Amino acid sequence: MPNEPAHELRLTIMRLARQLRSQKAEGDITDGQRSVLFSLEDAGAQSLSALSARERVTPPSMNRTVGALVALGLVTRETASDDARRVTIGITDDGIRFVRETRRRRDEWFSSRLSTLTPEERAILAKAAPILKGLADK
Amino acid sequence: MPNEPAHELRLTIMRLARQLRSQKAEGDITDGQRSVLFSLEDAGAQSLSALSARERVTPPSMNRTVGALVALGLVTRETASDDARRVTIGITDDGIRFVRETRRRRDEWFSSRLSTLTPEERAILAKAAPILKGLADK
DNA sequence: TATTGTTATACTCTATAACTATA
DNA sequence: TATAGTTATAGAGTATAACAATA
Repeated sequence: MPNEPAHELRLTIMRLARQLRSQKAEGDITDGQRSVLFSLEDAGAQSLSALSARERVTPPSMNRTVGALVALGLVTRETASDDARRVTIGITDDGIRFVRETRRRRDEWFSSRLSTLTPEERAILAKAAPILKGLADK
Repeated sequence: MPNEPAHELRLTIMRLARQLRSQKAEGDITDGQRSVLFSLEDAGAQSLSALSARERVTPPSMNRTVGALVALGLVTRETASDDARRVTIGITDDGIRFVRETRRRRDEWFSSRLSTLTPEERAILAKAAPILKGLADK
């Protein structure tokens, strides 16, 4: 692939992602809060320090984010059973519902766009998808 | 395209975009500052209010962002010749260099990833690119 | 009197430093 | 003495409200 198409494809990817990101979830939480919630739903309960490392944020900052999510009832904060210094952050049923609803909305929006394509175009995207995934995994 | 692949493709796009965004430019300015700079390079000099509307930010906020860019020598702020209330924000030569360097780095990073693909895979992406662009333009 | 930009002030998010409790 | 988390405090960035200058 020559360089100019690479440039176009890159811009297109950034633009599509921007549009997808702007499809807000209902409860309107911040980006950081949403990221933590997705992380917890995806990787399970974690200690505060593990979570802050994963999200590349300092522990005090993560503490605040977690506090906000606890206040919203989307996350739990409990002292670990084996080490009383440690705290385990988990996602609540409401949190899980929130994550799934957000995913559903984003998928729905994207699917509705895809549905405007011709079968041939969709077939090309179906072939391109795993290649793009490979790029992201590198 | 069935629904599951749509989900995968969406995630892949968001992930690639995140990786592209994290390819920092040199001078390390904020996201908002970079966005304004790209906008000025792209659409030319603009008034403060036009710029704040375009970036969906309030005038006071844009004023602060512009002030920071002026201090960095990347942008100019001058009173308009026809209306003394108005201010025209323009990009400097250094600003243009900054934008182009950032673009160059991002393209380079993305191209280097593409270069790991087989010619067949690149051909598929070349066909997929305009389709994705069409989706983003909708 | 309406419009353009700026200043004053407050709120949110994140960071570093200091502190508490536990190991 | 080291570690996990929290609290205190400060620095960006953005917002609304009030203000100044110009049309």
